[in-house]
Amino acid sequence: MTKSEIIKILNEIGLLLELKGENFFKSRAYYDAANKLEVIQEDIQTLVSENRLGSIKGFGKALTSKITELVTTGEMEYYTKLKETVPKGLVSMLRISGLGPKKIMTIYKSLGVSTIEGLKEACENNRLLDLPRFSKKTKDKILEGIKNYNEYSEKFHYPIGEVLGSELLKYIKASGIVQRCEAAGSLRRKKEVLKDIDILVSSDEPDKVMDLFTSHYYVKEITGKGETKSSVVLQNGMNADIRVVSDSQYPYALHHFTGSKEHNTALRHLAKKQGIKMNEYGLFKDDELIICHNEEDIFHVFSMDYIPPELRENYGEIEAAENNELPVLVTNEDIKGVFHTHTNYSDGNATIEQLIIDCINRGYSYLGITDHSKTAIYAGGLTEEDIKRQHEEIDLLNEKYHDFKILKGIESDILPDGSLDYNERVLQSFDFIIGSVHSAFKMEQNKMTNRIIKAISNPYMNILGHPTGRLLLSREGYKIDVEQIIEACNENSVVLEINANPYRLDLDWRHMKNAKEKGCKFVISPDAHSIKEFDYMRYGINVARKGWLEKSDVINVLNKDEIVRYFM
DNA sequence: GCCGTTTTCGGCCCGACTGTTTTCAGTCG
Repeated sequence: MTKSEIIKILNEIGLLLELKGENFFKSRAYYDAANKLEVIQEDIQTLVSENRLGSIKGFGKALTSKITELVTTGEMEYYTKLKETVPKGLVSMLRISGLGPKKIMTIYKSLGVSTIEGLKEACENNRLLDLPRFSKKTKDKILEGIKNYNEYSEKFHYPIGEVLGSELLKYIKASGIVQRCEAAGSLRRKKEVLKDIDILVSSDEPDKVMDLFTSHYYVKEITGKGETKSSVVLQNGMNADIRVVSDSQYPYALHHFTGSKEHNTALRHLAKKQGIKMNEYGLFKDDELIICHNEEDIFHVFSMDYIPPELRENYGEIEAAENNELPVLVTNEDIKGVFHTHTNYSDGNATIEQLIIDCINRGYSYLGITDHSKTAIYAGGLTEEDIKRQHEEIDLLNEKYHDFKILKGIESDILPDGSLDYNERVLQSFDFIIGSVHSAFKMEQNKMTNRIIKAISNPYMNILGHPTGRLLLSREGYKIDVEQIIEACNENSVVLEINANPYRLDLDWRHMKNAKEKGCKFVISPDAHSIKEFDYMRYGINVARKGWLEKSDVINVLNKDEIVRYFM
């Protein structure tokens, strides 16, 4: 049983308990445990076998014994029995906007409806109207919720939120009726996928802001409109929320709406221990406001360093901020060059020289060329002959652009048996090699892990490309033991790629802190197939920051001479 | 279900909006 399976079960128990109308705090104990497990980097099997789970805060007697049972036997009697008492469809109904556990249970108990299809049928035949507190409006709202669930239950890649968010901000700022205005929520925290866009505004005319926001031409539907808060669905199905506060409340509100929920809960808990009440309107000691002019001031009230939004995931940032141990996060400006770029030798659309010129314009001082290797026929992988030709061209270009360095690389397929794609003589001819899996994705976990570890231990391999192969919102990563891969990379001095393509963002930031603590190095790479895709770099920086990475953890902050020495 | 430097019981973060009802429950973030 893997950690992620355990996390899933704990979360599901939380949902089931909510549906059953149990004490909400009991549900929350399960959610909290699931969240904690996600943060804990240590192997869950080890924690259980060494009886250390119970010493972690949030894991009391009951949870410890239940998780132990799950880890050792693969089953949990409590969960199995609990599942039997709640029809499966009710859990998925929770994902319909406007429906919570109470309403779902009322519908189920009175009408026996236990699927979304059944619910739709019941609404259409007006069978809900006899229930207490269910009117025509409630029914219409549920139908709307079902429609939205079917159409828009998905999340969105970060760049979509980035574009829509900045347009909305520009529009609101241009009105002249707001003082401060910025994106909050997961957009500000630079999450790799977003559910919605949160916008915070300070203004003396909240009613006008509400009208302004809800009348933007992006808005397809207004789902809520109050005095200081409105919610809309945009044309592409993404939700957007706006909140207005007075300018003096803005810093507190900005922190509040930036979240994450887990970070806020943890900080409020800490505040409460110090006798401070914390909400979106302020920090209060004995009902007296503690004046803060910006977010920095808020953290200073708690004798903490400022926590950048990217880190606010309750992954240990609060403790680190208390102990002056927060990382100095890597920035865009730190990056001195890029690797993992494809040219028109394989499936890229630019020439090597076009890439060079663009890199120089962006202020980079080196470029690693890595076209696909010969097995990747679908992507025009390079034959030995192509490689020779490309290397000759690179030699000439290195002479022409003598202040710039072009490194000869290849993105070699990691073949199903774990070997790289050329013989040793050819492998030797490169300055560096990225190894990536592009085929036979469906291997069983052990086999896949061993395949990749074998490649990592190949002395010619320098970088592990998109380590898990995931495509955000469309394809799960291949089944691998990430911990073992990280271990192998560390032992063999193989650099972990942070693939900055916003559809990948792979390695996942949740693994970075652990890998960094183990001693691993990272490279942030655009995986560019065109000049335009060098723009991807900033998404890679975003997640590197979320993964607590500092300049010293990343190799493409090195200057031209240092990077040449690095691969020697 | 968890937790405790006032606590082993009684809390557990907090407020806006909606809809239904006329004082509040449910949902959401």
